[in-house]
Amino acid sequence: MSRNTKQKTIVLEALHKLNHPTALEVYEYSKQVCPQISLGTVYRILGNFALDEKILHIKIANNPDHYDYQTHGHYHFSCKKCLNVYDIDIPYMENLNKPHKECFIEDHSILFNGLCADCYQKEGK
Amino acid sequence: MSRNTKQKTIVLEALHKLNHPTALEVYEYSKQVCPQISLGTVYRILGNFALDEKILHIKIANNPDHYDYQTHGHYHFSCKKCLNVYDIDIPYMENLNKPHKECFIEDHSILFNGLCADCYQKEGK
DNA sequence: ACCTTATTGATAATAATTACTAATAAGAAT
DNA sequence: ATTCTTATTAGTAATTATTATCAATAAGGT
Repeated sequence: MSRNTKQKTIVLEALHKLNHPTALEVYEYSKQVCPQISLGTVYRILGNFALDEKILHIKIANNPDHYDYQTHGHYHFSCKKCLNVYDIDIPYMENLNKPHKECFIEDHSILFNGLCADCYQKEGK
Repeated sequence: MSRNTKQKTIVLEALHKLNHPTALEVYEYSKQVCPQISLGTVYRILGNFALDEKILHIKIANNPDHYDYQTHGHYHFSCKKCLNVYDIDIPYMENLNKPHKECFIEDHSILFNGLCADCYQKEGK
């Protein structure tokens, strides 16, 4: 059976404290509390949590993978400048998951692209 | 100015002949016509075409990047078993791109997940 | 045919992630 | 509490996907 370790606890804490962090960001955060933690451990824990659907694994073009402690249906926005990921509050469209032609749809994800407010401002324009 | 090469031609042909291929699939196809072509060349050509928005670069979780010669707004389905990518004919929702709170949305992509008909059948259930 | 330089092939380098393995430590059994 | 079993970890090596480097090649204008 699964065991509770301080590594798992701190990784979960990182996901709550940070905003859709990457594995590396989780690692940096975790090291502050648990200096001996290794990046491989972070990847393994994140991978297992995602398998168990305890967390969400977000994959984005030109951006390392991000993770989210929120697993319920919601969509994301990714800033093409700073590469941060944010929740976007557009209601989940359950109806999009209805069976479709040849495909047996189980789920869908929507990723919005553009500039976040900060980067838009810095961009000058 | 840009030059026409047989490598560019064959890569574009691969995109039309194959169904949302990966860079490696484009490479395998291209080698049959142009045996000396290198994988780096394929990546470079695909990358440049994508930059020029001549083709679409599709990134999917647990799946190498795929490419599409169709660039107009449409959505994709990815089979979690065979990892193939298909167009899905749900109309593009232009209205989702309207400005949203703090984010300056330029575009969005929807990726549907599930099993394709073939894999669903093989799965037995 | 010549010249300029965009493009290529080959290879090395990098980034992100996964696999391996001996050592460690949860937590159940004694 | 101590022992025992084995899930988990740290550290490292390996792998996968992709990008960068650079001398050699070849478009295509002159």
